[in-house]
Amino acid sequence: MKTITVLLADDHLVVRSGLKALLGTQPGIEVVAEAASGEEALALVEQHGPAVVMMDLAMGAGMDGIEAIRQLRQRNSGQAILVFTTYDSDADIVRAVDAGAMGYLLKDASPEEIFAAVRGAVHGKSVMSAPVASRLFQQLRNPDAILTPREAELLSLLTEGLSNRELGQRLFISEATVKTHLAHIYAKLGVESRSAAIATAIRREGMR
Amino acid sequence: MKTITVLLADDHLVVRSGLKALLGTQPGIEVVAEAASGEEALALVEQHGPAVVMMDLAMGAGMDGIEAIRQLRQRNSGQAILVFTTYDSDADIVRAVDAGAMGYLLKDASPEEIFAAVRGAVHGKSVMSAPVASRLFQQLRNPDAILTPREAELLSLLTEGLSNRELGQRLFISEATVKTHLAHIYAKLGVESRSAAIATAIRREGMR
DNA sequence: AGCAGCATCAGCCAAAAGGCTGAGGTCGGC
DNA sequence: GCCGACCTCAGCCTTTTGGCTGATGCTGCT
Repeated sequence: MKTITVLLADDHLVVRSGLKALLGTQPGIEVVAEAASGEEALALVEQHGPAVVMMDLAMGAGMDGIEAIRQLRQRNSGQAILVFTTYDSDADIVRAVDAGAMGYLLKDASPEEIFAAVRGAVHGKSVMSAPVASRLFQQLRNPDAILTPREAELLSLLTEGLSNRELGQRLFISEATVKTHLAHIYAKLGVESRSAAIATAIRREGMR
Repeated sequence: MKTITVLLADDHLVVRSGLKALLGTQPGIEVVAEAASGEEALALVEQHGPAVVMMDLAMGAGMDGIEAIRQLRQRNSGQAILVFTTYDSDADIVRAVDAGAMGYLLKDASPEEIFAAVRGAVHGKSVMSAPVASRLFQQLRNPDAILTPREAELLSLLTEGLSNRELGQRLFISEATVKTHLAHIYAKLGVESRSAAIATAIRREGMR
């Protein structure tokens, strides 16, 4: 069996260190590089061409994990990308899968889950933590409430306290379009105001 | 020099694993136990009597880190307690120090910071990450930014997504008064909109 | 008594947000 | 080729928020 090469991307040193220690106990899996930011991850993937990339979504300043995933996919160099993050936000899950993630693990996953995910990923199998899977399942049952990728992106920025104008500038769309998306988001979340949307997004979606 | 015994309390396996790997490289420091919850931490401290406890604040269900720190202090078995967490929430810092924490490290701290904190802790030195220290400093310099009880109450309700009218009804005051309080809150938080206030309240003050 | 901080309210105006209708463009599936 | 989902935008109107100024009453401290 060929050794599976892995690249870790996480801004927390302890997390990289822990993941490396865990994966190091497994024969057939080898961590070949570590990145502390999205930019670094892109560069190191280029350099090492790992089979699997484990990526955090929130990585301090600069490029976030979603964007890094998207860019990796565009270059199409064949890595399987696993999201490895703390929160199981609906919106993040949608966006990550949309961007091209193969799996979605939470940081409190057991070693077995992690190993299985890495091994599965190289064979094209997508693995996700139980809470993540149950969220997706929940969503499939009432499809009307599923946010589109764009809406999820907006909601995510919304929880940072941006105004419509700022949202538009950030996403390169007009304020009118922002308002349209917001109206859809409110309807799907079952709220009638921006504030309530932020509140439920954070509580129900685990965003922050 | 005596070996420093350390107990790790964090609900994320990768974090414990990473911390253990990092500390393991240091002569004179030994991780003697790991706990995944506050309750477990209390039991294991009893059993192992470590010199230093490194404690996460958010530990899933059950007892949180603050409460665990408080109980450890009450038993007064002489451990130095270091907080090791992801967020530098003002409220958390104050509460942790109040509960009896010796230091406050963020998870993106460098290995050197971590080692120094552990070594310093046993000698009664309190070490905190730079962002944490600067936050405390900020607060001390700027007492004007402390919310009054009424303002804090409003802010708390604000994070539930209520409108001005609803806030007024809930607190039995007029909408005009609500607006006055909000204006003061915005000024103190350094924001210009309700959304941004909610966002910073949740992120910075740890409300949810 | 006087003063400072807090909580309460009013009125006025400008800016932002929200509700509504309609509409053009792309893309993938049937 | 048609249809549906999605993303994009415009205009119009109402409601909500926010900025400002000023005012009253209470309380605790000096």
